[in-house]
Amino acid sequence: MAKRKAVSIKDVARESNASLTTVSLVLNNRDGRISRATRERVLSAVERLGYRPSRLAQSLQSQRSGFLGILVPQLRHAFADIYFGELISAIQETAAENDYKIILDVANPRYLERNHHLELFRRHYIDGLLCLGVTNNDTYLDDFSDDHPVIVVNNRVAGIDLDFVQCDYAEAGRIAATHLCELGHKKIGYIHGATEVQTTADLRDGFEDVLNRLKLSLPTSRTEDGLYTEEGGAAAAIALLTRDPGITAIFSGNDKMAIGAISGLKQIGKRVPDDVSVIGCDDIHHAEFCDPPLTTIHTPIFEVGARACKLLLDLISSKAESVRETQAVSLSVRKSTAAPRKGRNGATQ
Amino acid sequence: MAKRKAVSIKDVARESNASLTTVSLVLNNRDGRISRATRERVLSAVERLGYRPSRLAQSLQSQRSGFLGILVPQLRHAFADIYFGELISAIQETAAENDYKIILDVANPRYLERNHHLELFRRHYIDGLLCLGVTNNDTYLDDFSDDHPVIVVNNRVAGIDLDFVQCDYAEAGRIAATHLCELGHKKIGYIHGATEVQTTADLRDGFEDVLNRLKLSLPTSRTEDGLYTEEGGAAAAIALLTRDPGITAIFSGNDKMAIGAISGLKQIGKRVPDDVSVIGCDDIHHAEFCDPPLTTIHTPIFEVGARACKLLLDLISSKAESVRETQAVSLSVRKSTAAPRKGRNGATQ
DNA sequence: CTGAAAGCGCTAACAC
DNA sequence: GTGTTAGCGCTTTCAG
Repeated sequence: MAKRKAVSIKDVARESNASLTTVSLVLNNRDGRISRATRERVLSAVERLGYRPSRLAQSLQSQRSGFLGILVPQLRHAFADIYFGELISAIQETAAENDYKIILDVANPRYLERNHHLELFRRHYIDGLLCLGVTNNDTYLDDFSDDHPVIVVNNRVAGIDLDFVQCDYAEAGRIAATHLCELGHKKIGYIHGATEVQTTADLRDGFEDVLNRLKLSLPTSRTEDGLYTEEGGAAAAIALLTRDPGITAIFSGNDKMAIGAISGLKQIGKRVPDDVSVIGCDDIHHAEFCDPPLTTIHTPIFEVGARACKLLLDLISSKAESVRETQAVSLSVRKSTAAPRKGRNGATQ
Repeated sequence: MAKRKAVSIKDVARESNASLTTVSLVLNNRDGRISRATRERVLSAVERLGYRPSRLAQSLQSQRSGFLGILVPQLRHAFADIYFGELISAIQETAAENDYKIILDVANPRYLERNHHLELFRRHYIDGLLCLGVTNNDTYLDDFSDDHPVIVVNNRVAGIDLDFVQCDYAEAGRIAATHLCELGHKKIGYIHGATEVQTTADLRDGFEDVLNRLKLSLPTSRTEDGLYTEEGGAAAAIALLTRDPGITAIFSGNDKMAIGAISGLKQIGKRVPDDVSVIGCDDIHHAEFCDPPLTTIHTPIFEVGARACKLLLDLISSKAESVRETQAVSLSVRKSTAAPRKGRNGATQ
């Protein structure tokens, strides 16, 4: 670990018999006025010394850190989640293309209590922030008022005026309902995720909207919380069919719960889709590989992440003033949905 | 976006009628010599102004960035991977506990070509680096020679002398082989991941070791590359059983491929574990929820990540000189392995 | 065409 | 007890 002392711009200046200014000018291509000879001399010294300007000093000077923050909620191993992972990948990629780097923070209670989310800006850690997995309970978001570049990714927060980029979850709900209804299902169950998430509300609204229009209802007895997890989805599906064995289809608020639901249904001897159809939402990579492959609503998560990052950069460079975008979703039909079997109790409302 | 101007230590000094030094002293608790009254005055000014020291300036001064880097290889959406996600979660958590923040970088070809991995240190972005998903082809790691705090996480690199923390994959291979042999399997297939990964070699060595000792062999005809993906695992399993229908068990180098293998086996009409047993390696969260629940080798990934981060911090603060650790693994029996059915061709070598 | 000097916000010797 | 000053490494006026 024999850390050789870092070489600074001073060393380059000395080595090339030029002044600090000249070196800086050359390195920043502000060298319209620098003679070719001097330029060469400086560049060769830079090369020889392996000099690279300190980003710390540059940032102090420019008052821009060159970092973007990603704030995720505290979950079981926050980053071991495909949904967040996909968003983070998209954000990282977009940031890197624009010479920004990404900082990762987890908003646990202690973190928020100590106002670490505010320190992110106050202490000049970052130039902009992307908030993932936000819920309507996250009142701390209010602290970002309107004087910091912050974008809520794939969500909105009711009552807080923040920029966002999201998928059209109301439409996702409508598509799911339409698909199941067109197959002929009448008694449809619904497994939702955290109700304090705004897009969860959107999804349900869209879903119920179609059901209502077709004179089918969504009684609370056909509704269960799946906690956005596989375990939760399994438990919810079992609860649903235990309470109302006539249910022939289930719409799950995300794919994880849908996969759990399929597993739960199997446990109680129900076949998918023969006895019960299951449709998810998200279209995670794994959806294609479950048994049966999951019919789901494709949400362009990666694109949303990339777009959110791009727009945040625009916000930072004042190329944009305000950002509110909603991206289209689509149906991805696989094998977990089918028409209900005739003559079964499920076919009669 | 009416960004009110940032308040600096100068403002606090003015507001509290004290000097910069005094303010700094108070804030850093080096205030043994400061009078109680002054102290109060400073603190109240800090409070009133909402002052927080700039990390940029502090870092420039202290020559420590307070950041740790995580370098991951370029994969399809690098962070949408449970394995990396788990490591990153562990690292982030440990870093946060020690007042460090995490920077995320993806080592794509362009990145490496431009020596961005070296800039990480040269330009003072980070104080230490954790490399994930490393292979023996990653010669750029050599650039970190021995003058930077770098730890390879859950791997080693053949021929490059770098610190590492890893699971005992040789033992994992031995445990898997022993489990299958004890169940009575004779013809065992093996699906491996990228062979340029050192731990893959370890795993195979351990696996073959046991097989050889029991006078069972692992001919290349019973070996397939599963590319560390589900799709690859499915294809590999199908290839394996097509070539040698006598195979009654498969060991997969990771859970993802094992899950793919199960899906592939189903496609060709094989039941798991009735016709073919499948054992994975990793024990990812999802392993419990596939159908059938996956028997696998539990590797303490989270612990490895946390430990690697802790040791990196020790390296940085010179509390440690060199780091080489190997963590124990264990068998997690679920439902995807069973004794081979009697009288089947698989039972005779 | 080039360089001296100020300043970004902070810490720490060193006075007083 | 408290303040002055230099300096961390860089960019950028402003002179020359």
